[in-house]
Amino acid sequence: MSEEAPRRAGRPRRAVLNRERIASHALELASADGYEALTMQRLAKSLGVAASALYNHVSSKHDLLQWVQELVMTDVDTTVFDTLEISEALIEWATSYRNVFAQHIPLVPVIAVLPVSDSPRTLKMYERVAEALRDNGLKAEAIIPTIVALESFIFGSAMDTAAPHDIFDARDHKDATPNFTQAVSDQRATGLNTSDDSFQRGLHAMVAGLLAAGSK
Amino acid sequence: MSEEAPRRAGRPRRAVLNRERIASHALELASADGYEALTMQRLAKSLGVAASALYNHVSSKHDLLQWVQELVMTDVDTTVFDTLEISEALIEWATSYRNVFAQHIPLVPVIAVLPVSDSPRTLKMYERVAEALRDNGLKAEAIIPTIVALESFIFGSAMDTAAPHDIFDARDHKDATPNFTQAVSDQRATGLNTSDDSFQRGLHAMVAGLLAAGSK
DNA sequence: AAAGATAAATGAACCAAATTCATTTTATTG
DNA sequence: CAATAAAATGAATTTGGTTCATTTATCTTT
Repeated sequence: MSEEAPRRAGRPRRAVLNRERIASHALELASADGYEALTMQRLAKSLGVAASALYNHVSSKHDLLQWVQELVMTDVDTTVFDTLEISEALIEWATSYRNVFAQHIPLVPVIAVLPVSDSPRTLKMYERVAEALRDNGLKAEAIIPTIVALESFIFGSAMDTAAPHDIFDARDHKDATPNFTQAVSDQRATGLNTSDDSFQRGLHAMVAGLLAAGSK
Repeated sequence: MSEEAPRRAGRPRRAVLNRERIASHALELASADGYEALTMQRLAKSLGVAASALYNHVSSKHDLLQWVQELVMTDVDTTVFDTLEISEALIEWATSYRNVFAQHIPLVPVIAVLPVSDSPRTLKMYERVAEALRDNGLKAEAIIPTIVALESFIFGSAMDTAAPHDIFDARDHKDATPNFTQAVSDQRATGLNTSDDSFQRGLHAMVAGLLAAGSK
């Protein structure tokens, strides 16, 4: 309804852009139309502004993606550490974390190398997990490696959800790969989604092992 | 030394390009100068050809990256399954796999969703791992999820090696994150590289747990 | 209260990189 | 031998991120 009175050049009376608005529009765009739709042009259009205006607020697209990841991170459930026993809590937290970023795969390479100081919410999450691990008797030096190992698995598993369902179809090569082919067929027979099945098996294994190995 | 007699337009007497040459030059370029240097232009130049000529052989850059990943995959050591006991073999294989792709991080998102039928060598590797797992009494339906879970961890861990060393420096936020800050300091004190430490802890935990859970 | 600095827009360019297209020459095939 | 396909060139296209000169408004300073 509201017509976009085509703004003329020059600073407007009231600022059109700010970090919150840019970040949330970016997230909305990516969520609705996918990350390939998240271009500076389209984002600018959705904000009713020229693309160059964005650069008064964000220094690069990579920076923008960091803002988006910060928003997305709020969807990860850390309340489980308040109520569940540690291994259950880790499993629920990790599952939530993986499912959230399975919807935001292009952010994974961004987060994976993002300094925590650039992402207060991520930092807060780490603090909660570290606290829970410490409270449950994990050796001090085991806490960070435990978190990093779980996160690596989470990120890898999030990416795995993007694989096509028939990723394991060996086609012509079936003769040369009997064991593999049989294994694929046997997993199929369970009716479980391969990514989900793999994630849950790996997660339970890792959580149990990490807690056992890291305990005082 | 050899001067590039500037080729004139038209099909040359002897073909200049083929898959092998393109792929190996691409790998060489990426290995020597990094993946940001692997552009179609630079690759073409290194092959003594115009960029457009590449498209007579490869349909897209993404396809090219698949060729490169196929080459890189040969560096992953699967001979360990011939000599080592299964859990040791898995650990050595996974470590080799992770270390190889830590040098080729931009390939990780490519492989993670690549159908195995497009990558014979990857398929062959899977066959070897599947065989070893089967021979060691893993339940049929557990074989693929075991491989996928390990691979997800491997890919995530490979990406993690790209993180800056000070990724966990909380800076201003130290007050708000006492447990985390302490944990970072305690891990530092071990003198171990965080990525390596995390990978090895996670790997041992996961291998032990997956083998135990999947055994008949 | 005017001047100068800073902030926040526009629109036109710039740049890099992938990709396509018309054209040329040579090889292969019926 | 003619027709078709293959393999090059070089110019052009496209897409996206980013920069720059300019304009207008606000904020700070004297």
